[in-house]
Amino acid sequence: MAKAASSRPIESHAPTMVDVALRAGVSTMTVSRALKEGSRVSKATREKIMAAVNDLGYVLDQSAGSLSSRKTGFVAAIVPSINNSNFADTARGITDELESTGLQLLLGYTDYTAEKEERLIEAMFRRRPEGIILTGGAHTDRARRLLKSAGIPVVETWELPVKPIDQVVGFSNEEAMGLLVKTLARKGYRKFGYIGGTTSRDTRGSQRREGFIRAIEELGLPPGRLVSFGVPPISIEQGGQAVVSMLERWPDTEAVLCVSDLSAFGALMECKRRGMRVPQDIAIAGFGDYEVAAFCHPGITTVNVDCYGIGQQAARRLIQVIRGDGKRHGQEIVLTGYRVVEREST
Amino acid sequence: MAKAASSRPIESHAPTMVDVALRAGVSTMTVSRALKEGSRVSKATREKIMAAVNDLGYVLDQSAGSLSSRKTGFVAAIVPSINNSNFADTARGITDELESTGLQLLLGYTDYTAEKEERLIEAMFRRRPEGIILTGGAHTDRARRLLKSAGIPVVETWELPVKPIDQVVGFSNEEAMGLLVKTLARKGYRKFGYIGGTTSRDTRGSQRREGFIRAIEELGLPPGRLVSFGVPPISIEQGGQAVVSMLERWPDTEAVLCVSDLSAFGALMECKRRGMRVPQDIAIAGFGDYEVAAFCHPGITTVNVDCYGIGQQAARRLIQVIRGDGKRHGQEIVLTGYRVVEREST
DNA sequence: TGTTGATATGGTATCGATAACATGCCTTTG
DNA sequence: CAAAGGCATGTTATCGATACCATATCAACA
Repeated sequence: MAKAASSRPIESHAPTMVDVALRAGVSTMTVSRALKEGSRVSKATREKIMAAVNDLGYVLDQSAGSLSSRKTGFVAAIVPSINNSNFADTARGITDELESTGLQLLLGYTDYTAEKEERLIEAMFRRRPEGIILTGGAHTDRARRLLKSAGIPVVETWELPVKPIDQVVGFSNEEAMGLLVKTLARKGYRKFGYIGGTTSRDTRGSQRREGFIRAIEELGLPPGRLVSFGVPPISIEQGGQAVVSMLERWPDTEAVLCVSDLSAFGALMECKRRGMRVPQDIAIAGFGDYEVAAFCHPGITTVNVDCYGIGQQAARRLIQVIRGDGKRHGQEIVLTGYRVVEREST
Repeated sequence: MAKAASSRPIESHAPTMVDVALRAGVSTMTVSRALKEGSRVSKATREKIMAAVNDLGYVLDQSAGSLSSRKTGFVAAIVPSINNSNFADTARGITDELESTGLQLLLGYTDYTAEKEERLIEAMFRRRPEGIILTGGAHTDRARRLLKSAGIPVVETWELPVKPIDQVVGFSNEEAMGLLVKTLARKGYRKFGYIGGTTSRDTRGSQRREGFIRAIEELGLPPGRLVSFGVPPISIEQGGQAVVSMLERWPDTEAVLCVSDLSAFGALMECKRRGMRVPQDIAIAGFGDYEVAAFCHPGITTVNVDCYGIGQQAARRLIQVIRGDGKRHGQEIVLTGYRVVEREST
């Protein structure tokens, strides 16, 4: 046999809708309809088409489709880090909510910097998402401009931005931390310390610190002791180091509040390693209600935030606008709940 | 003024490359070149174009671009869950490695089921990714067919599949767990227990269990005690419940190995809550070297896996093929390292 | 039986960018 | 000084699907 002399091309292209249409003996338009839910195609035709699709191993090309339909089916979401279980939960809430809608998630991480967020927003806008979910309300000027002029719904989450761009699904980190302080003050603690990161990169962290300071003031307690340690997000290890530095400077601290449960867990383990009794010698509390806080020993008092629900509701808002329930497309603000969870560490 | 009689449309469309070209007084082709790195456009022209881009707030439309260039710039990655820090680390390794290449990540979760993986693969293939990274080697038949006929590089990770599809970046979970058993046996432990999930959904978990059983056999130790508890991924809480059931049935168990550090941590905390001394009364070890294992008290002996590196290397392999370094596009297998990390819990 | 309307399907233009080739100008060089 | 070649830019034809409108078919009904 003459080598490669066959009339069939050596490497055939991936099949397109035209191939399917030819094989099924219909037009591409009918194939397109057959592959889209809720379009009217006769049963016989649909079966012929599906057979052709299977034979050829055809997979729809959405890039091409979205060019003509002007709908990409993408939703963008930007979180500070996916290696933080709180945000991973939010991402999952979004994904789960999108699943039934056929919308697909484009996920990106900012590493807690507004510059990276700006770059990400631009990179994602090149894909023409139909909506975007952001974490927090701090954006560069250019990012704000991009977001406002994109003509798509924007949801800011996890905070209550002073100047919301569009919709908001979040809570006041300041108030939440304040509530934690008040809860502990009611138990009799008076000398409070706070452990957080060094910079203002993590805006939620800064807001929690503000909430801490303000609550202490309002209660007329001795000024809080603040330890800043490490670049956010502050890790378990850094939580341990921070509590050491706190105890060196203010050995009589009665209760230490941490910007997140991870640092609280680090602080707790460090105290135990040093033979201190928690909460008798020192009380420790965190923020975020990570799984580890519930099951470590002693359990860590913390503030539970509805991470998953934030993602779910943010996605829901987007879907409503995108799928055009015609509803108010105004600046809507959804408050998500939080609650103090008291455990043995305080 | 006659209402809406102005010649300017009420809502102008988002600007396209044509708008930019008109404003800059060049052709769209020149705009396209100016916006793409490494294309030759005179400095003056480029500046004119950039000015127009800024004035109009133009953002390139990659969907359209990829249709004609036949390069989407997407890479797909599928992990069991993003709420597991090991896989989140892998995802980050991928993202970081892709960052400088202009490739964008499409991330999906299978929730540890092959069916969902199949659906995800198809959904992602509609976006015509230039490569795909999978977790594990267990796929449905249809998924295998899709993967093989897609004509793009495929990297399977985190395991050493018996029948690799294309490239592999991973390690033997069986051997790794075996090494852990041997390390502990050398310290004198003889009555071993194993805690894992109930089903075979988590293939890596099953492989670890196999490795456990085989190592015990090879060492001629008394048969291992196996407790299966909960649907994978098994949580901190379930680890605690599992160890209780282990101790009820086999109170004399000397060392408990867990499918992951999360369950090990749960087991550890439960034991401490019951006043048991670890490792004197019972030794506990995990798998994965999560941050919590290093900083809890006592620290948990575990197997460190290069999660981040797996992602990084998988992405690197893809990039090499996609960006066409012409290298061997054969079935390449990259073994990633692991090591037992001994801590106070054993 | 002719008309109406519902249903199924096809034809054509187009979405917004880029590949490939074409053109024109300017510099280099024997 | 003519030929050759490099560089910047323009022209045209797609990429693969879908919107939109046209057409064909058939049943129902007056």
